[in-house]
Amino acid sequence: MRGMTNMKKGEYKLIASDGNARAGVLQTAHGAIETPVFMPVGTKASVKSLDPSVVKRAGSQIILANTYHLYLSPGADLISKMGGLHNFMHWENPILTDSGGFQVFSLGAGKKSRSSKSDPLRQGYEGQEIRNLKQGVILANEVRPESNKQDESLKDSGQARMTDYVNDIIPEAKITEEGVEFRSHRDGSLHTITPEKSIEIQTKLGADIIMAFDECPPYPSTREYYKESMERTHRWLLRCIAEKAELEHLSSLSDLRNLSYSQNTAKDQLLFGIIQGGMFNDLRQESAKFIVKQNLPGIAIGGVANGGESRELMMNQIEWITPHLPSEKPRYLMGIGTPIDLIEFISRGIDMFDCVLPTRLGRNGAFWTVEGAGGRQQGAGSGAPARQTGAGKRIQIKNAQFTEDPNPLMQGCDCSTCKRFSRAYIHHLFIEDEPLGMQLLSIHNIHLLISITKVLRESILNKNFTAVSQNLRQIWLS
RNA sequence: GCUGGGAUGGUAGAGUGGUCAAAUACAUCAGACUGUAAAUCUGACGCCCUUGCGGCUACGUAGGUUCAAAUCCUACUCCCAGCA
Repeated sequence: MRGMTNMKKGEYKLIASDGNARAGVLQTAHGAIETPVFMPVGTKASVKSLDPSVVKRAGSQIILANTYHLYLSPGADLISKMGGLHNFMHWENPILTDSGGFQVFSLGAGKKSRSSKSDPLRQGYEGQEIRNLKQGVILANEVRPESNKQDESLKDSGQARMTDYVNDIIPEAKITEEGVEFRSHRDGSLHTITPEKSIEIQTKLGADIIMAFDECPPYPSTREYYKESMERTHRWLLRCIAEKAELEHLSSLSDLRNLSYSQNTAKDQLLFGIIQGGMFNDLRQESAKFIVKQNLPGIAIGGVANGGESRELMMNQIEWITPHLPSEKPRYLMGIGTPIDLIEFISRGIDMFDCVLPTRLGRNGAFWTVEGAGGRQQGAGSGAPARQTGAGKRIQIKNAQFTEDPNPLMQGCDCSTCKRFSRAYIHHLFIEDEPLGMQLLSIHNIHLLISITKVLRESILNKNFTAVSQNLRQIWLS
């Protein structure tokens, strides 16, 4: 891969397209990526439960890691000292780091669905006041154990309820123009991440693709909030770009470090901007135009699946945006998806995807397959509706119906799990909490998404994308 | 054989007169999960009924006391510990 020397780093080559679907190659410091591509998520420098070599064998060309988590632990300096992320985790292929912007949402503002008008986010935000209140409550709780002999009843009364209440409404993160102030989910310590800081951390981590620091508003939010947030994200992007230029300049000045071959410096990294704008057409278009104007090596679309969005809404958002995107830049839809998502969005011109689902579902006992839940014994149990549609679906391997199912997870799948193990065996592993079960399902799920991208890529090259994608769509649309 | 302790829902184990169909955990059966605070979370879990401050059957067995018993009394069965 590294051999594609005819391409410059950061160059994206659109090789073929069929309808809106595109097949291309993106050159990074650690080799080329063939798109469309699915990128497994390895937040803390590990695709959970999987040895990198296994991730590679499942077909992964590139994986993700997260700035926020690695900044908190073990720290960007340490990873840099260890030779950068690639060396640290022994993944010699491309890596993309997310900026930590999403955590503002997932750990803070978007923690609860925000529908009530007591939502601080929607009303100008009195975060500090609430935080003080919260600290007071926490303090009270901490003191209690020593003196709890005297009044047990206190626990069930007002105080506990107050804690719940405050936990419920307080955003853990406070967003300002400067950046985001938040509490570590690990130890509660206070931190601030700014666009500059995010880029600095990502440079130390040394991924091949780094992401702009953005804000990802919860869904649904008001138009006003989406707009405000989007505009702030745009301003943050300019600061990210400036910071990156600064770091590139610095790194080119200093030959001080004897960087190992695979350790990236600032100028090796490709910065992607992120389109926001939420569920509003005009905002999405406005954001798209703004991001495109920055002429970055790649364009990402964020905030598409933050809550209960219907697939239709997600598709709408993409359709609003893509007409504004240049064909010569890779397009990355952040946080998506499922098999049907990949099919639909590749059809709509997306090149890159990442999603925690294949690994999270895998760890939690679910897998994707094109087969009905059939097995041998149909509907053995009580009412098992046996919702068989023939279409692809997500299935729980722990379900009793798989106890004696000798079949692979998915007939004809050539992942290392399906080639060797039965549903009955994996069912057993899950029932007995054997970690191998999580690994086997994660491998299958990752492999499945990747193989969908490969099949579609192939069909784009062969100009029969419509037929192939339509076929897949029928299989996976449930 | 004697003495003492004990028998509770699939399992372990709370509960010692009413608010107990019975805490809790595990097991079981399902569901959820989309830029990972997730090997997590949620629900069901005696039987019946769509529901419910619903009906029925339940705390070793059989009787009894009481308005009311898993909880008190009697006998029996079995288990455990110590002593013979």
